[in-house]
Formats: sequence, C-alpha cells, structure tokens
Amino acid sequence: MTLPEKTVERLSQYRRTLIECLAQGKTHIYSHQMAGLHHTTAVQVRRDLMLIGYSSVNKKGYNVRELIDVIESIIDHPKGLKVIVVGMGNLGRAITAYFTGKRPKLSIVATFDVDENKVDRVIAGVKCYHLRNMQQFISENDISIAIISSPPETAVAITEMLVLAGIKGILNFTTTPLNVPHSVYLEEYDMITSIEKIAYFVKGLGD
Amino acid sequence: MTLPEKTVERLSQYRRTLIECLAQGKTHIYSHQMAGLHHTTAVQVRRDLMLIGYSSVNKKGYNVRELIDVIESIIDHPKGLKVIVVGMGNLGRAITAYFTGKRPKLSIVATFDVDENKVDRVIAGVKCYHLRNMQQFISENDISIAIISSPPETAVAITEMLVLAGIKGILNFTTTPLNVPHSVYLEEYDMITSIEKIAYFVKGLGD
DNA sequence: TAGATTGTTAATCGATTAACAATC
DNA sequence: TAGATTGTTAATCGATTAACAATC
Repeated sequence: MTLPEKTVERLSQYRRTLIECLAQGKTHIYSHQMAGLHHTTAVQVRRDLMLIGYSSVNKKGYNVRELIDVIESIIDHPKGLKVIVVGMGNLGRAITAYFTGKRPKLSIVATFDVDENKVDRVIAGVKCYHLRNMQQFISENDISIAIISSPPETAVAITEMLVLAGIKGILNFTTTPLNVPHSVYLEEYDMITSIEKIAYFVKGLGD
Repeated sequence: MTLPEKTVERLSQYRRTLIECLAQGKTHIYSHQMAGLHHTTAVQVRRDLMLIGYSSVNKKGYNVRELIDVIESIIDHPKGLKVIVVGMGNLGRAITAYFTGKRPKLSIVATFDVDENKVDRVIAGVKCYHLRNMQQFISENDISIAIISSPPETAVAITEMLVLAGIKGILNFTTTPLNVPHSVYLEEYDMITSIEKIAYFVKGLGD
C-alpha cells in the first residue's frame, strides 16, 4: 500500500507537532486542534489517520505518543537512511546545519564539494569530501539519498554520477530540471519559481 | 482570470528555459521539446499556453522571444515588486545571493537580522538592517514580499510584524506553520518534510 | 440523554491526460 | 498529399470536502 504524496507530507508535519505536544506534556490531541496548527481541516486530519489505520481509543482525541509511533512506523525506514549533501555553498551549509540531529532515522553522513578550502574539513558539523570520491563513498557506505545544492550548471553531471553510484532518492535545489530513471525518486524545489508564483498571486489579491 | 497554481509554476520554469534557448540562438521551440526539458508532456505545455492565450503562428513551434514576452506580461508585475529577506543565517544568505540579479522585475532590496555583526553591513550583495526597523522599512519602501529564513521559533512573531506592516506575500522557509489573513498570499517550503517524503517513497521503490 | 468527536462513504473540485479535428 | 504539430474538448485521475452514522 502506498500513501498519497500529500498525506505523507502532512504526516511528516503532524509528527513534528506531536513531538512538540509531547514536550509540553499534552497526552491527547483532537483532530480539530491538529488541523488548526497546520493549514488543513479536521476532516483531512482524520482521513489521513484513517489511511494509516490509526484510530483513537475512545473518541476523546488521539494519543500523542501512540500516534508518533504509528507515523514513525509508516514513514521512517526501520534501520534509518543515510543522506549526503552535494555542494557546500551557503545553501549546502544551511541544509546540513538545519537538518543535523533533527531526525534520528535520517542522517547526513557526508558532504561533497570541489573547493579545496572545504575538502577534508568539518563544515556545519559534517565532514566534507572531494567530489571525485563521491561515487565510491556512496556504494561503500550504502547512501540512499542525495541533496544537490551545487551551482545549477553542475547539476546534470552530478546527477549522472549519483544515479550510476546507485542512489535511491534525490532532492534537487538547483534550478536545472533533472531527468532520472524510474528507479530513483526525484523531488525538486525551485526557489525562483516559488517567489515568482507569490508575485503572480499577490497581484491577484486585489490591491 | 486567475491561472491554476501549477500552470503558474510551469510558466516560470518555461520562461527560464526559453531565455536559455534565446541565448543559444534558437528562435522556435516545439511543445514536445519544451516538455522534454521539464517533467511534463507536450499536451501539458500546449494546454498551459492555451490558458495564457498564446498560439504559434504557423504550427511550426513557438516563437521563443514572443513567448518570453507573453509569459512576462502574465506573471511579472509591470512596475516590479520589492522583496526582503528576514534572517541572514546560511539560508538567508543563500537565498539572497542566489536570487539577486536573476529576475529584473523582482528584487531583494533589503535584509533583516538581529545580530549586530550583520546589521548595517552588506551581505550577499544586499544591505542588512536591524529587525526593529523592518516594519517602518516595509511601509516606507512599498515592500510586497518577505522571505522568512529565521530560526523557527521566531517565525510567528516576525509574521505578525510583516502582516501589520502590510506585506502582500510571504515565503516561509522555517518549519513553523504560519497563519495569515486572506489578504496575504502565503507559500511554505519545509525542507524536513521534503526529505522525509523522499525517504518514504524510496522505501516503496522495490529494493 | 445531548453534545462533541470520530471514521468512512459519496460527491465535488482541480489538474492531467486521452482523443481528435484543424492546420501547416 | 502525408506526416508532424497544434489547439481544444471530453474523460480520467487524484485529492479534498460534504454528509452522516457510530461512538463516547
């Protein structure tokens, strides 16, 4: 069974809210409370939880701790997955620093760059290696996911290396659209498009 | 008439491809070529162009220059819009440096932080001001869009300031979900969710 | 019981794709 | 003409929302 993309995204966000709730000592949360904390409705929340087969014990809200565990069993890989970051400019450093320690089952284990000032140093808490060692590193260390934060013109060549080395998933932050085989899951985020989209819809908001 | 969100996103991306084509001296492009350069189909491309009312002159591909102009007339604001970045850590610097000069009709005119080491200096090509001057700056300089790249726990307070100061659109890069009035267009990008989503779908890809 | 909440099916909405006539 | 391409409607697919019975 595969969950809808949007449901997976929301589950990831619900989980963070739930962890927050737990820290505040809340043991239960209603669907309408959860909905209020995200941009969604109580029905949506209940439907998402229905899809993962979780139900409240006594219709008095969802058990925070239980729900965290259920979401974990659905979206986390039991043994954890290893991630690398390719390109340690400002964006690569931001991602690495931001992500490190956030998710126990998903860790950035190495970063790569071609700049000799970065290679062999620890940056944002993670060791940086030269790009030429990347393919070997991926196969030897069973890396599943790569985040590309390199200059756009290098993205195609890097992707080719990643695919050959057997990477399973790619998150592409460059503005270059990539093509990968079906065996690789690709997600792209394009900052420029995001901002242009806002500019378009801002126009439409009256004013 | 308002275009679908997804169409606006693709138009933004088509435009960049078209500008690239122009630089390479190509005068026309077929819908299937455009589709091949993005993750879409020729039908999708033609449908998007239908929605903006552009058609090829003689069924021999679209005129690159004309199409750039038409897309510009649809998604750009005629006078341009001003953007600020709030939070100049690694992510704020990455966004600012990456974006500056990319889109003539959309420019980052100031950045804000609370760190005295950053305030009053030019960072990533743009002057950084203290957060306490932000609201005044927004109203005095007719700022339309704010990008939030501050620590997550500050996001709610910053958003409140932005909304009060009359911002029109917000791009939120923090993991804190925000709530804004209907008069403000909000777009959120959550890196952690992106990576968790990849982790989930990587599992499903056999292996 | 009455009110609030949940779980689930059916209806709706939005976006993509199939089908095809028209044009070069 | 034949083949390729475009422009557009209708059908399909996926996701959200409405409706409502069941439960506490």
